[in-house]
Amino acid sequence: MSREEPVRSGRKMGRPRAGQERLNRERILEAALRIVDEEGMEALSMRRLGAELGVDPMSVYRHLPGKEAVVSGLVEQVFSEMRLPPSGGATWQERVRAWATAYVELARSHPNLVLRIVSDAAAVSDAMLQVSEPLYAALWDAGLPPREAALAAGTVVDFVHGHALSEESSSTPDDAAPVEDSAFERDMLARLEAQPAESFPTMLRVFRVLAEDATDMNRHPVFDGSLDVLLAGIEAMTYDNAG
Amino acid sequence: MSREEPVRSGRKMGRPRAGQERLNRERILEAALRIVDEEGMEALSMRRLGAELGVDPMSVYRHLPGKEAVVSGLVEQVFSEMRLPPSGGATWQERVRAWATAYVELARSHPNLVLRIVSDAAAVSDAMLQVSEPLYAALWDAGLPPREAALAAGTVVDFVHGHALSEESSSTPDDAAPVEDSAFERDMLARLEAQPAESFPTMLRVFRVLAEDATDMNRHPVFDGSLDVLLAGIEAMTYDNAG
DNA sequence: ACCTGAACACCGTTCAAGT
DNA sequence: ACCTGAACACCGTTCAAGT
Repeated sequence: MSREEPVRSGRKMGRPRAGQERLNRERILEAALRIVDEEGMEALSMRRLGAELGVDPMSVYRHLPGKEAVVSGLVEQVFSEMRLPPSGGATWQERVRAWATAYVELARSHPNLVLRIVSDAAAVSDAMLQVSEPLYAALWDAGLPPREAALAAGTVVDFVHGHALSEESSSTPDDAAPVEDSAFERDMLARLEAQPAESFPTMLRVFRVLAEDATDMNRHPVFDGSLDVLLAGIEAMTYDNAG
Repeated sequence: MSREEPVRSGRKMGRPRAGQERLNRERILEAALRIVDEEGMEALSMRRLGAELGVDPMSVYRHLPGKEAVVSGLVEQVFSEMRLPPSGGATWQERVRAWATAYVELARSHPNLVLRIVSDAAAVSDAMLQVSEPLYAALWDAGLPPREAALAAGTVVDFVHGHALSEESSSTPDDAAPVEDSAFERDMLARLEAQPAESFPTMLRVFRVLAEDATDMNRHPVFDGSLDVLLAGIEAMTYDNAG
């Protein structure tokens, strides 16, 4: 986390003045992330941030030019947390899957930041670029030429963004009992049945089955299932290219 | 647009009091959408909205309970604009493609609202539900069983959301000359070359080729290309199911 | 030179006071 | 009964005034 800052435990290099550490970018982002993770994006204000740090709200401007910079810094920091498992001996499919999974889990671990993560990443932030190489490498090793590799990578990234968004906005706000199996499906069915009869015949058919079927389909398997679809589609591209 | 309201031109049923139409939900949302489309989400405030309508800001609360309701109303209204081409005689693939295209174009026509569209839709707004039946119908006709149809639909929706987001945040803010071909690719290349040498060997290889290649690859074809990937993946599911 | 905090120009929303 | 607008409790940020 810290690089060459005074270490909290070791307190060498003179005791921190007035009994508390000096303000710096890292400490600010740490406090901001704590606020956002625990209380949500709308709780983050420069004034609240100052209070959290025990300093004048304006002091933050010494280290970051404004609120927007604080939030971008947060996104950047969260991206730097993304860790891929070692890819030794894995197939390109396994590597694409591992990448997408690591990315969606990064989003899951900061649900209140998801909206900003997917927006900033879509604007091709440097943070996103830092993290993308293993995805491109896997697709390259699949034998895809440059244009197809970029297309496949974009497809995977777009899907993960959309999926992270859908998980976030359908998640229980951290209180309440863990969501039951097929709660989503039963909610959809209820909504559908509240509509004028037979406006949505297919969806009704689909969700009637899914709401009954109480297999342990929580939301992770649907992410994996979608990745199956994407990987099959990408595989089809490799045949096109070989044949 | 209006259903049984006093028509602006015909001015039957008594002239509007004080020379202007009475306030209603529809007129409020109309004004709000104008503000958002022309000046962006951050320009929308209850006070600004009141000014746009020539009424006291508080009058809006008579018709909508708060700002959040105004924005949801906006999303709802935009969804109701989605129009699919008639699907007569089309294959299921063509119908899925037509659905995804109509959806992304809806997002394109309100770029400043995209973030809210994809968030609200991900929360399964009623508006989204209204619009989804043709997608499910196409996938059902592809021969997919309920679970697979729902999975495929979710994959398509998540991808479209992510893609709409990526188009929005990389779009020119409406001023400036139309973006040149491969501007994105050349921007990526510049970013990559600014990084420490060979940190990103694969991306460098990929974007060196794409930045050179000045074919007319604007951004629409990449959406179509991604849909090819998705459709190929979904097709693979139908074989699994048949075989 | 550095930092602070008062002040500015906004917010969304409540609610008492007016008609 | 209906509507208004003053007021409340916030914002992000500027900048003059202090040390």
